[in-house]
Amino acid sequence: MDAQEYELITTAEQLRRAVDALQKHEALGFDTETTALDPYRGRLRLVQLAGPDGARLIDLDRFEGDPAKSEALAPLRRLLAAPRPVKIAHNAKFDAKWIMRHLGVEPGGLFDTYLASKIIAAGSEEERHSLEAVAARYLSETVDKTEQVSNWGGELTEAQLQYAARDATILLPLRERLIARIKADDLVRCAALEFDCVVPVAGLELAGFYLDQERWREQMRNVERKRAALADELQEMLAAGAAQGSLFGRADINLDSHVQLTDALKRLGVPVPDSTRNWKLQPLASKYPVIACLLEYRTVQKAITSYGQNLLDEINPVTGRLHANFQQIGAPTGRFACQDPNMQQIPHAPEYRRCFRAPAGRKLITSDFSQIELRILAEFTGDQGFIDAFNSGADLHRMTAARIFNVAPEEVTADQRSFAKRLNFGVVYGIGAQRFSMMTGLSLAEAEDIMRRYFASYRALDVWLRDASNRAVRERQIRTASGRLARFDFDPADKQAVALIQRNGKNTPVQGSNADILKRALRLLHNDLRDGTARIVNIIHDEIVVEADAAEAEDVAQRVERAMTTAGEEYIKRVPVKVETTIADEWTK
DNA sequence: GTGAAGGGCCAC
DNA sequence: AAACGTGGCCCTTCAC
Repeated sequence: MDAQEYELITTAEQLRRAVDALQKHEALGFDTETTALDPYRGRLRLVQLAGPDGARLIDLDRFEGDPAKSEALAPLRRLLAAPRPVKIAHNAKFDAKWIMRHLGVEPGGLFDTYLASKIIAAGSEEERHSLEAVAARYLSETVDKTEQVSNWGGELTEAQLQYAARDATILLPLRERLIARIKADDLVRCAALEFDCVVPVAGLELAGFYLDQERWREQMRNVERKRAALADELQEMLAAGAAQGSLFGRADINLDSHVQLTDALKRLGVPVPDSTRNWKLQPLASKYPVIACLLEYRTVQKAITSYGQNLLDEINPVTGRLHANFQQIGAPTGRFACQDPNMQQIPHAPEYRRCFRAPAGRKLITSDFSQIELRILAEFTGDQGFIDAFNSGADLHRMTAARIFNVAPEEVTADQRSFAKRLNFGVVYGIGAQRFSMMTGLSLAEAEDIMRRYFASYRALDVWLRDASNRAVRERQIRTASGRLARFDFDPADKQAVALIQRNGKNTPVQGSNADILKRALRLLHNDLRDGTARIVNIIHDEIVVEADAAEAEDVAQRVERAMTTAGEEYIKRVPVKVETTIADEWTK
C-alpha cells in the first residue's frame, strides 16, 4: 500500500483551517474510529474526513470537554450536519450513531457505499459487501483491515493513522464507480430512498425500546410453570411405551430431540409422519392425547427459549433499553432484517406485547398500514375489482367471497370469508391449489375450482401475476415501486428453481414496495419529529412504534399517520392508503 | 470446543 | 421445500 497523505488535527485552529478547505469539495470520504462497538459504551476517538487534497484525522481526545458542546469542535459539527459536502461512508449507520451520540448532530448528505453495493448486487448471494470486498470489486484495490480492531484508546501509531486515512480516502473513487453503476442500472431513486433512511435508522437504534423487566420475568415464570407441568405429563405418557427406564413412570427422554421423540412415539404406536412439524401433527392431536400434549409443550418451550432470559440479556446496562441491530437491506426484497434481539418477531400475544411499555410520563404510538400489500397489488395490477373494493371502503375479503361463491356480499358466511381471506393473502406469495387445499381442508378439486373462479373474477390480477412470473424467469430480474432491483440467479433446467423464481416474481414487487413505503415513511417521520420528545422505537415491516411524552402523544400520532399516509400515497395512486393508530401505555394493536 | 446442517417456529 | 414469500433464533446432531 502506498503511504497515505494525511493531516492529524489536534487543535481548534488546525480544525478551523481544515474545515475551511474541506468545505470546498463536493464530497468527502467519512469514517470514524471508536474504542467500542456500542456508542453507549465507548469513546469516539477519531473522525476522518478525506477530500481529493488528502485526509484530515481529527483526534477528539486532544479536544477538551464534551465533544457535543466544545466550541473548538463547532466547525466539525457544522460540516457534518450540512447536506453538502456529501459524506461518503461504508455502513454509514455506524458512524451516524457515534456522531449523533457524541457530537450531538445528525450527519447530513450521506452516501453509503455499503448500501450502494447491496442495491447494485440486488440479492446476488455470492457477493459480499465488506469494504474490502467492495473495494476489490470496484477498484481492484486491497484494503487491509487488521488495524480496525486495534486499540483506539491510547497513543495512536503511524500504522493506525495510515489505516484511518486510507479507509476514508478510498471512499472517494469508490463512490465514483458506484454512482456509474447506480445510474447504469437505473437505481438512482432507490439509492436516494436508502441513503435518506440511514439517519432515521441510526436514531431508531440509539433510542432503543423499553422493556419492563418485572413484567417480562413474571411472564417467564408463568410459562416455566406450564412447561414443567407439560414436560412431566409428556414424559409419563411416553413412558407407557418404553422398553426400559419406566420404573419411575417416566420416559426420561430429551423432549427437544426429534430422534428420541420420534422413537418414543413409534413405540406408543403413533403413526409418526416423516416430519413432526406442527401442521403435520395437528391432524393426529384429536386421536392421540400425547400429540396434543406435545404440541402444547412445543409452544411453551419455544416461548422459554426464544422469549425468555435471552431478551433480558440484551438490555443495555447504560440505557436499560433494547437496542437491536436493524439491517436496512436485510432481505433481497429490500425488507429490514433485525437481530440481537429480533424486534420483528416478538409474539403478538398481549402477554408479551404488554411488557413493552412507555416509561413514566410517556406514551407509545403504534401505527400500521391496513392491508398495504393488497393495496400495492391493486396498484400494480390495476384490477378493477380490487380497486373498487378499496375505494368503496368495503371489506375486500367479503367482496372476494361474494365473487368466488357467487352470492350477495351480505350473504357471505364466516367460512366463505375466511377462504377468501386466505386466498387473497396467498396469491401475494404465489400459492398453488395444492397448498390452498391443505390449509383450508378443501379437496384438491374444490381448491382448484375456487382458485379458477378467483382468477376468472380478478382478470387483471391474473394477467399481472402471470406476466410477473414469466418476466422474472425471462429477464432474471424484477423491480419494486421505487425501482429497486431484485436479480435472480437460477438454473433454467431446474424445474423447482424456476417455480421458485416464478413465485419470487409475484411476491418481490409487492413485499419490496411495502419496504419502499416504510423507508420513505421513516424519513418523512424522522424529519417531522425533529424538534419534539418523540422517538421511533420499533418498526415491523408495515408498522411503526413511536414513544413520546404523554402531552405530545396526540400530536405525534397525527404526525405518524401523516408521514405514513404521505409515503404510501407516493407509490399508491389508485386506491386509498389507510393507517390505523393507537395511543397507549403499552405496545398493542 | 466449534461450526454447519437439519428440524422447528416466531413475526409480517 | 408444505409447490406460499421474507427474515432470525432455538435446539440437537454430526463432523472436524
